[in-house]
Amino acid sequence: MRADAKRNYDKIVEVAREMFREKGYDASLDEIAKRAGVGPGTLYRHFPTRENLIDAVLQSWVDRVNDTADKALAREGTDRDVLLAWFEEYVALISQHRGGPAKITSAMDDPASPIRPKCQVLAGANDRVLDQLRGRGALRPGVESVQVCRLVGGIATVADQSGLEQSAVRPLLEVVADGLLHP
Amino acid sequence: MRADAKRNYDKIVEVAREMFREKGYDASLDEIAKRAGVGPGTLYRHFPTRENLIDAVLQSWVDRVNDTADKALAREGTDRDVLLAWFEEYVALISQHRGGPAKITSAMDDPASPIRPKCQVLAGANDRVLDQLRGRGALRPGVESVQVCRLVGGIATVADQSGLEQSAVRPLLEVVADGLLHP
DNA sequence: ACCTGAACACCGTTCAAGT
DNA sequence: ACCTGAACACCGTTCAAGT
Repeated sequence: MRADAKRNYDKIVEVAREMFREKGYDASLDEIAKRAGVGPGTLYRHFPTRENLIDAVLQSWVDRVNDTADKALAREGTDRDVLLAWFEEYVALISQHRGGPAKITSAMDDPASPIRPKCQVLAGANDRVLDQLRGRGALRPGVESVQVCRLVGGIATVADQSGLEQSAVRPLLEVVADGLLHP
Repeated sequence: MRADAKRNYDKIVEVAREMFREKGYDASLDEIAKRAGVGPGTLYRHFPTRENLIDAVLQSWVDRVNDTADKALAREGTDRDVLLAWFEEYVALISQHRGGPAKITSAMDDPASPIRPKCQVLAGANDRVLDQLRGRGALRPGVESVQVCRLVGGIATVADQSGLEQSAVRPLLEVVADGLLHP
């Protein structure tokens, strides 16, 4: 990659990260190009779709996902506490930007989505946490990891779109946790 | 209302219902006006926002909501069966059009949404079903109706956005039901 | 090889001109 | 009183012309 191309690429990603934080994942690509000081054509060759740009912005995110799961695996407490703490972190991870919960949750199932590999990292992290609980006999039989991603992702999506406080999200996560753990 | 105004109004609603069925709730308003044979200005005076148009399309929907709840209240079976059957009908009611689950679920909490009154009818219907189960001592303490709307609405939203089959939705509803019913 | 920016198609919205 | 349709602002996307 030529030096000026790399400079443009990096600047676009930097500006996109800011804009997504301010306006959510549906921020105007035109304005991102403008603020990055490049023509719209430059943005489009580097990132043919919006999802390609999101993918670049999520570069360091996968590390944070794995770190968070590691901490969850080392946590002390009842099975319910461990599961709920992980759920809250799961919600936080995908709710970083407005529109994130919906985008990330639906990309998990979409083979055509450029961000799917990164979403699968989150699904894998969720898998590891559930497996530990399964090993302790804490989970009901038949609980699949992908279902948990959809349940918690659904709650995060509603919270995101309704602007719910974290205190309103917690009881929803508790219902799901109680439905997953052995009675 | 003048005769030609009423004729235009009705035609727009009729075409909108078709378009929403085909393309979902984010169908082009421009094309709706075009197919209805009116200028864009005419559509905008009758329906200043997209939600006003959706509200008109949902006119007969509230009756169907109440009928569905009545049937759920009269159903035989275990508490779990009754609750799950209602959940499946709840999902079907809000998933009629693409984008419906997200729109209806978030409008419940939004005092500024024109469709809020109609969404409240659904919330009220859900209330009645839950109250019956509460009367039988089936529900855990502290379960609020609005939380159930958010949980089931969240599942429907994910299913809508990921194009999930009904057979993939069922186990998610079961987790929520198990989390709500007495262990 | 890469960038620019004009040009295009589409969308929602407004409003002056008509009947 | 109501309708029309041109006009505008904004968006994503393409591509011929430049360096």
